[in-house]
Amino acid sequence: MRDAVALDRLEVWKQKGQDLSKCPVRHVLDHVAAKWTTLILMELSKGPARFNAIGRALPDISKRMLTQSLRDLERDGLIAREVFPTKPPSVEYRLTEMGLSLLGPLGALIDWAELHASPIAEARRAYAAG
Amino acid sequence: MRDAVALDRLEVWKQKGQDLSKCPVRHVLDHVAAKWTTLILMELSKGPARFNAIGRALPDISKRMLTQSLRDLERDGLIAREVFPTKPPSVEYRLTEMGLSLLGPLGALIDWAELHASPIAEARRAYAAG
DNA sequence: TCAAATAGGTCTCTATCTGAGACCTGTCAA
DNA sequence: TTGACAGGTCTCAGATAGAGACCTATTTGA
Repeated sequence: MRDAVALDRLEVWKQKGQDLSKCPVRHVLDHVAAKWTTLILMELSKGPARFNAIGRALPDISKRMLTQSLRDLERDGLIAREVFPTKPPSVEYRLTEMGLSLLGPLGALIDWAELHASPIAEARRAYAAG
Repeated sequence: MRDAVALDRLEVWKQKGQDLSKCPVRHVLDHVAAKWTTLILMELSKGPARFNAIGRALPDISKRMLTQSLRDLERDGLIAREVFPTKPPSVEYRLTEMGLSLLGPLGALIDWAELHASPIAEARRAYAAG
């Protein structure tokens, strides 16, 4: 059922003569899916956090990418950025309503990923073996 | 609930002293996130299809990326590749059980994306406006 | 009093990845 | 014999990601 629905959307879009590369769903997926945004959202699902705290939670993200990913998420309204006039000033990031609403579907995906991690690892071994 | 669960996984993983960058969940997400794999899976959700048919359905994918994405998906056991000895030989790709099982969570994400496409577009406009 | 740390970034450089498109092998139809 | 289709591979230029030095300002510690 759901598959058919997902599918039809692509078809409907195409039949509208739209440029598939500008499909909004694709656009959204592109960066919901982007390498770091999922991890950042997961981290913020615990509660608001500051720049360096997020950085520490995700030790292998560079500051550059952290900044960029946070800006992306902010621009799309998934997280909010607030500056506090402490000295030195601190900046807090938190999920918006919309960001929060993404955790459900994202969680389902993570569940799937965890459930299938070992079959996938196995498939890779088999593939590598020939 | 689910958020706490999703979160804890990251924590648990970290506390095991594992290299976060090798976390299997992350690995799986990485290519759910990959630019084309989601679209290919959606296309194959209709039924098995051949190389060029997939290419036609996704007009702005280059052959190079199509080949590469298909190999990735095959290697991880999400799709299967079968060569038929027609002349010229034809190659059919289809979802495996595991690939099929991913459509559910993926569909949820797509539903979300479609539902929030316009709020996101609005957020972007607002952000751009200053 | 000098050094280091914290906070939140920016800048530059390099390595990797992507996309466009030419090319290849083989068979068939016109 | 020329072109079309099938399913790719190859090369090259341009875009993108990651590492890490650097920046401003304030506070802490030695």
